Amino acid sequence: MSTVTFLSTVPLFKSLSADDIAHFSQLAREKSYPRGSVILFENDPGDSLFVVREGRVKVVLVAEDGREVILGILGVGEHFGELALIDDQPRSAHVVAMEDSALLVLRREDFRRRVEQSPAVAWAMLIELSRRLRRADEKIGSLVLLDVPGRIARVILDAADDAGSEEIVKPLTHQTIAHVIGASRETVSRAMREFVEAGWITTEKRRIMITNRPALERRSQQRL
Amino acid sequence: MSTVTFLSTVPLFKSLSADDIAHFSQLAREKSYPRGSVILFENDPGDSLFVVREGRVKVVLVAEDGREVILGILGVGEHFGELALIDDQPRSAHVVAMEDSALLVLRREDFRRRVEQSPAVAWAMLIELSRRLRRADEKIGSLVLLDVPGRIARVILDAADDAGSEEIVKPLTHQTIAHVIGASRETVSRAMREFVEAGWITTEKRRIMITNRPALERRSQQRL
DNA sequence: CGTGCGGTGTGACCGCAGTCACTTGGTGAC
DNA sequence: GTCACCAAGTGACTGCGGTCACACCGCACG
Repeated sequence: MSTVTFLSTVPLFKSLSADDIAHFSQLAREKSYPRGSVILFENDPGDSLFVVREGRVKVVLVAEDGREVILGILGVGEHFGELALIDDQPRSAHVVAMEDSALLVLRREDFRRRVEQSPAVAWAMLIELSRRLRRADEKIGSLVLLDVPGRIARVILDAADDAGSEEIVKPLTHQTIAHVIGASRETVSRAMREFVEAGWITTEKRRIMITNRPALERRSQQRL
Repeated sequence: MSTVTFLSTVPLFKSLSADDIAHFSQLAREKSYPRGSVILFENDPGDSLFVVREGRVKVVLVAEDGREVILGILGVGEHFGELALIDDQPRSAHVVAMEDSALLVLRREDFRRRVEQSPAVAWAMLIELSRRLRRADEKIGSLVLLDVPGRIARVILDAADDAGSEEIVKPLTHQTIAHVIGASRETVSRAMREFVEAGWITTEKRRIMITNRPALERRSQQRL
């Protein structure tokens, strides 16, 4: 798969003209990162945008004592690192490869020029940032308004929506879910057992399948 | 103060040309809202952007049982409601007037046309959304990584940065702070007494003054 | 084929912060 | 003045969920 046909499947770029996409792909360089490696550090000055071509990465905040929060998990076709290009501020979080990953790298000036010259690119970017902002606000809401089982229900539903089916293909460990919702691994473990016992989901090998979506939806909307 | 000179002091518009600003001010209509009134409802379809000309508004999520989270408090010169204009999704939260307020209203099509025609406007918008996204992510981090006193310390420091001094002019009730950080009023009350007793802040009439910034900063970075 | 290691299941304990129930204090309306 | 009303202070009780400490299991790898 060449860079240009790959890019045309990426949401940010999908709506753009063949011309726009060709421009980007000329400027992109590919780099690979082994599982566990840090792609970028919080507070570093940033000067590039990344598109995930293969693998999965997590965006994380880490406290002094080592506890971490996962702000997002990005799969193939998703991108990160735009913020620093837009507002010239340092990177707001670490990004770590969850699997061996290959990323396309675009440098600041190339990206900027493109955004300034093409309203379609700027507009696509605005839409993408809006989507993230909505998600972030939703997450704040669920951290404050829902208990742990409620947050888990919501994560499962979100993941299913992403996947576009009732089955979540990408493996999620309890530890990862715990970091996403701000809870401990043990609590996630216990809560998910309850879901399984209640017949709301089934799990095998880290793959979750939803068997009672309405129940999960109810659970993700109220604190009991 | 005419609309055009007002707009030129608004961050979103500040960096724009006199021409751009004049265009916007022609399109804006002013509306006023009494304290407590709901300016827009979550899930409504949205077709306008608002700029606060006078007063203060809060952006809130509300649970079925009435508990609420404040996602943001916007004062004079700040704006809200752009998301729905950009991505055509319904409004993501309620917005309520905290004081009697006057707002400038811009309609979707006018705003869109302007963004599409002027790269400078689009760029200003991108910078603004980036700023919000960083704030939202920070907030997620503090909800998960900090205890209640830590979150309060952070809110106080943020408010002081906003005000540009060690004194926070805008009155903040304990209840409001509680909604911002996702805690109960009582807990906020107790924690703030501790801060006062420790000599980190002083308060009079809902106005907070920082007397020991380093201590607050330390407290806002680790969970004890 | 053992040996590690990453992921998971479970019990015991305990502490932060939520809830409930009052009291007290300031302020604006009449 | 005094009556509301909203904000704030405080004690008592409770519970969700974090932490610690293990046991268990499957799988990759030498």
